Amino acid sequence: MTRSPEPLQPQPRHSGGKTRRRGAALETALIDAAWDELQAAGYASLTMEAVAARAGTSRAVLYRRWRGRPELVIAAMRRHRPMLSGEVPDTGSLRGDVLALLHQMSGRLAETGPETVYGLLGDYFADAELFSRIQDQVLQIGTGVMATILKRAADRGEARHDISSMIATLPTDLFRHQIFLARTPPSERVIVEIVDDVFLPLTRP
Amino acid sequence: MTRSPEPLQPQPRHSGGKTRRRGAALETALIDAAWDELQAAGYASLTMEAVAARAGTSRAVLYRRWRGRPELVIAAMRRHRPMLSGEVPDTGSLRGDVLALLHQMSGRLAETGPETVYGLLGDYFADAELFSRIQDQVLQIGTGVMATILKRAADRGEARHDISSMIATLPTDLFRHQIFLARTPPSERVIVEIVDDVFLPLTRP
DNA sequence: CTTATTAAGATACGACCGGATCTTAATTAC
DNA sequence: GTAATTAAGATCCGGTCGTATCTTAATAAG
Repeated sequence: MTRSPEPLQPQPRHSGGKTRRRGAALETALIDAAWDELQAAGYASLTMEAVAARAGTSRAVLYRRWRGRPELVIAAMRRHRPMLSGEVPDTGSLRGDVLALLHQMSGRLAETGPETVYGLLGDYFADAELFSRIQDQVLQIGTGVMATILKRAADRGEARHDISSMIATLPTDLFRHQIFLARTPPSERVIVEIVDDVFLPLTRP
Repeated sequence: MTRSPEPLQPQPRHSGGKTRRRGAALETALIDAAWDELQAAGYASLTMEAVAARAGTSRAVLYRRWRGRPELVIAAMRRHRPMLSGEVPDTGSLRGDVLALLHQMSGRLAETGPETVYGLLGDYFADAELFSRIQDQVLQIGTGVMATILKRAADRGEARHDISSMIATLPTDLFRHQIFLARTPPSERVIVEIVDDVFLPLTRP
């Protein structure tokens, strides 16, 4: 006891007096704190400091697990949102499938909260290292699903078989571009226009 | 002299001993310092502190003129780059014009330096207020030029007259989307693909 | 059970932010 | 020329960042 002669130490911040959480229990608490802080403050105002305080610990503990705010928030979102992405629309028509896909993306954005999405985008653009680590993930979002949809459409005779990947990803790319540039999900009118006036004419046999 | 009993005051940072720059002269010095710092450190490492130090003044002087880093850097770029945007390509064919336009954009990006562009993008995404202040500017980049190009093409009989604005901005939008997502200017192959496989088929009479 | 290892949590560091205050040059008004 | 106004530049503030260090619980190893 060379450092603290004061009898009243500065109140250990975590609830249980002198318990010290570890491993999964601690990690869950941290992620929950991040999630709560995200709801309470929003992405822009979310600080590592605030999350640590909410979890009753210090920043160092956060930095031992995540590189920074964006990774922490993404971890929180992964935990608190099932991320039910898997479902490929199958409405029976190419037009219906693509529209459904875009609506799906629209819903996803709305759920996540645009403010969080743009905040994350900001952090990702600012850091090349960070960006490259999710580049593939985001870039491929359209590809797989559209391949399936187009395959089925081609088998039904609705589309050619030799659709280039650029055309295949047109709907999702244009959708994303709208989000980037307008900072708001595309309106229903724009979605329909993407599909009817741009995409479908380029895919017909 | 109640505050500094030390005889050696901390070396007034601006060169001329006790001259105090003002107005345009000062502003030029600040902008030059920002530009130099941008070249020396790059956007990501450019701090207001460093620019102020380089200009031999303090941050407060910078904040009196610009809201923050992005506006300061943009001011520096405006000063040090003629921004010769005006020229609308006129090659005699729709295909040539659009290709020229995309190459122009490609060159612009290269000149500015991708690192700076992505850094700016990061700051803009992070701040809704900031974003909305340049939204129109960036959003409209394609529109005007493409309108002119398409008008001429339609008069030559190369394109329909009733091209929707979404199709009109397809090339620039897809180009931008590539930049956003790949964090690198589109290859020549991609540019040609945008024009030949996507844009031109949608514009023919 | 005792000892060694791990890592939680506290604390301190230097950097930068954005703003505020204060003194004092530089400028303008009279 | 003198006085009033403006704003440059220095300094300080509280906040956050990311890192490093230290103590000491919690766990694992023997």
